[in-house]
Amino acid sequence: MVFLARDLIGKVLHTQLDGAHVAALITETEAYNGVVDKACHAYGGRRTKRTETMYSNGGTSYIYLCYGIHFLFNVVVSGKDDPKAVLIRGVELITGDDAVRKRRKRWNDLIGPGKVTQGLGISTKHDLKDLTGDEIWVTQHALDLSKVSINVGPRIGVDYAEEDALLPYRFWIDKQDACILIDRIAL
DNA sequence: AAACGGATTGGCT
DNA sequence: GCCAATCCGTTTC
Repeated sequence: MVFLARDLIGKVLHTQLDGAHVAALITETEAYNGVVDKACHAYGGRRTKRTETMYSNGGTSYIYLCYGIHFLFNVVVSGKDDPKAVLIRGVELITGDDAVRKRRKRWNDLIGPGKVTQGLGISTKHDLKDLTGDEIWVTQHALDLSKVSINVGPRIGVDYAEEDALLPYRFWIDKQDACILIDRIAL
């Protein structure tokens, strides 16, 4: 299911919250590969109030509070009782500048998982939502990704995961490629 | 019951 | 580069 993290690059994340529509191209993701992944909250089959969401069906939002300060937004992938998720670590804004400006001082920088949720207005209120809903959803566009290079590397901030810390589960494109793709999208 | 540390960020040195 | 902010699951006493 790791490939699904790569697949989410170039798709568009939307929110319709606080009366404003924001759309942003997904430019950076990380895979969290379920019960066998030491970096995953559900490693070893852990089930808590927080991680229970990851055991839902694919296409559900998994949002939790990190460091007591930041909300992190994930897409649950795979099936029920198979707790795998993809963290959205970075986006490039397409529309909704005004709404993002109200939420963030540095509105034009949404690279970083906490910045993504702050800019798009996502919080734990939106945990366990179906991502085909009308508050948060993802769209796919007929983009030719063959000319952009998708980078691969180890995940950020998971040093505690021992050998799994080095797995190549992070995917990203650079800003230049993101802008090229955005130019080709007609929302 | 209390301590510890984390899928982070922004501000200051 | 360092550090504080601050909630919650896990570990340890």
